[in-house]
Amino acid sequence: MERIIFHIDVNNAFLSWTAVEMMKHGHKEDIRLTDAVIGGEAKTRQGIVLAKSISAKSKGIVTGERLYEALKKCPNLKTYPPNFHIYNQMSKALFNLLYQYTPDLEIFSIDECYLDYGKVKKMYGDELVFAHKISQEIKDTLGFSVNIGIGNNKLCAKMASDFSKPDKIHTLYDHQIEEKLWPLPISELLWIGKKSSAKLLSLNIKTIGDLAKADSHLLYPYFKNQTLKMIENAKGIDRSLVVSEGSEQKGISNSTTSDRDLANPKDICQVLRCLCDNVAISLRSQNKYAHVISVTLKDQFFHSYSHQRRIVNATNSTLEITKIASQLFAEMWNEEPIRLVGISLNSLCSTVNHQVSLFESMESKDQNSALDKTVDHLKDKYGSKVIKNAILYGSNISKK
DNA sequence: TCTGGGGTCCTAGGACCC
DNA sequence: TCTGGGGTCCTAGGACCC
Repeated sequence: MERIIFHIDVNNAFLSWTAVEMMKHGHKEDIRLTDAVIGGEAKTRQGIVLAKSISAKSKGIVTGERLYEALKKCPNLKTYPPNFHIYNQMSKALFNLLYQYTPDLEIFSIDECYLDYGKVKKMYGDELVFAHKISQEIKDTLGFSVNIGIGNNKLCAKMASDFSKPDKIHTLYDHQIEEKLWPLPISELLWIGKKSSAKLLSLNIKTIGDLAKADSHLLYPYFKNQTLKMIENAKGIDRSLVVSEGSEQKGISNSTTSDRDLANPKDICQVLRCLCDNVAISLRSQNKYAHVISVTLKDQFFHSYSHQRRIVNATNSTLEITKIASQLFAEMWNEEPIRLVGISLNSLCSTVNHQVSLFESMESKDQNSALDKTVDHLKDKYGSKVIKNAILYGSNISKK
């Protein structure tokens, strides 16, 4: 069977979705057609650009840049805050539409997926015809446009969907790699970021074609075990499969950047507790337990450092996670002001084999677990504001 | 002027075991 | 007296993606 993979990517996802939602509620103007970005707070000029309209892009505004910089480039720029609740709904609607045609869908992120067309080609016919059909259907029923890339593997499909935007369908079949892929600058290749492209440029490798033809022995000292994979990617080779079962999540994290320096340990611990509460709820909602708990801080210069601890008995208890996180924080914090606090849970598992230690009582563990369940249930039913840890009472730090 | 948030994977170095 | 070699696990940090 011929391998034909689609990569489907929503154009300016956050901006398009916000536009669709606004117009659904009677807003006359389509913000996709104006100078607009999603991100931050317009009033305080804080935050960064998460998504931009095409017209904003043409004025030099890039994703990730600070809002005040974007406003300097384009004083009339309109900014809208993100709404992840809406984005999740739009995302689900898109994937459900695609699931009607095939279960062989790999969800890559909130606005992207791979589709294994080879498996259903007999049923639906020529892939280009089909791509145009679903692209139109998405536009008609959901109100936003997508780019579709078609290739003989996932890498080529993804590279193709990026060729030109918006609302385009591109192919990058194996026989088109030399012509369409190789002339592109090296930084455009998937998995080649800032650091790697700088290294490659210093080795006089400027295009993807240069990398495809490079000597692996020459590159090995710089890229170690990544070398062969990198060169294969440049040749358009990718053997990875479309994984349709929602593959198991490896970790859960929650972090927050404050708009000012935090130096008071009470403030920081308050944030930490809130983050622990969030990740623990998310962990329990997936019926998982975590073996590793880690805390990340960023100082006022945005330098980050972290501390982690592996525990013998995996846990999903808010109290225990909070206790360990607080210990980690106390161990690592040098009393310098910080700007970001983050917590992540890793080494997840679905069952626990609890070994009772000499110093803990099983009874108090059961009580905690019952408390967590009650809190989860109430928050689920009435929203997250209904119950707060007593420590958080009266604070506005709660994020979710 | 003031910097997002959620992920995955890899590497280096240290501790420890046989 | 003089310093192995392999393996595993853990921690910290970094690169990359969206």
